[in-house]
Amino acid sequence: MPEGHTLHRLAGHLNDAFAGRRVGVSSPQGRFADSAELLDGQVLERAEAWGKQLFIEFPGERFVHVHLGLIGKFDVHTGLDEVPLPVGQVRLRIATHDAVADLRGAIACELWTSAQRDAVIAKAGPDPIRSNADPMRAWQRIRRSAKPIGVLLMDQKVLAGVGNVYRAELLYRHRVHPLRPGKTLRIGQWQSMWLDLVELMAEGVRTGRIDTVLPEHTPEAMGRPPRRDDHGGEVYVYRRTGQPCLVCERVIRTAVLEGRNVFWCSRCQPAFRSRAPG
DNA sequence: CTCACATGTTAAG
DNA sequence: TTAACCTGTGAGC
Repeated sequence: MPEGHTLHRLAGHLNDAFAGRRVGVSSPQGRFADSAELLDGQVLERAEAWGKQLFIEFPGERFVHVHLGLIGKFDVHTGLDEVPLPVGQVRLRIATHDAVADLRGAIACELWTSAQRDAVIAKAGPDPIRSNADPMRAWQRIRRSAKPIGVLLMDQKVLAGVGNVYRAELLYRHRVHPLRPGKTLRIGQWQSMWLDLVELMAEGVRTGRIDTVLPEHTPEAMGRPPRRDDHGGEVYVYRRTGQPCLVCERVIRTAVLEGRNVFWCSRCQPAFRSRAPG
């Protein structure tokens, strides 16, 4: 589930359910028990996402830092007649009389000070979902780097919140090969990629899915059966290895880049060349 | 049933 | 560069 849009959406759900309210905090599974005890019965001030990091603020500048990792889930339920008993390994539970949020499988769930939070935010790149984000901070790193743009886009110090799906889809939409060195990009190209990311990720927050396919390229428009990925959205290349490109019919390719699968169309994204985004 | 794999990150070798 | 971690799902036997 978790690229940046998921975390921002989650922060919104947590705020709707709990912001400004006194909450019960517990750790049925036990790994967060000591911290939960300190927070139990306090007012949850607000939740905020920064890239893939989630912070839940409590009085006294204390922050629950959550990172979902690859498989974490944070399920929020509101409008309940009764709060159900926890099911499975619930690391953190936040609850009122009519709402509950259960955290499972996260890679991180810790009680942090504001200094710890600030330090992580200071190290992070600009987050396309945050209104004051500065794309030139990312550009300063991209323009100097010999690393592939496909690696740079996933580096949270370059950009905060972009994951494997947005990476693959953004590169496709801008006809950029994932192995192309960052320093070979032009600034105008980066600016249009950033604007696109801002729109795509904002839509992801609204809908809870990653949709990147233009209306004229949907399988329906192309006379193919609709096909959705696991995340529930319509995509050009992510996890479409061996299937035809929605635009040019060439088979989608895949490779492992720094331990992560990357996907591209070798006709639409020719190696080390690029054209203006379509 | 077992196994591989996943929208991620960190630590060990 | 590889393994480990946390959990769920889907493919294959």
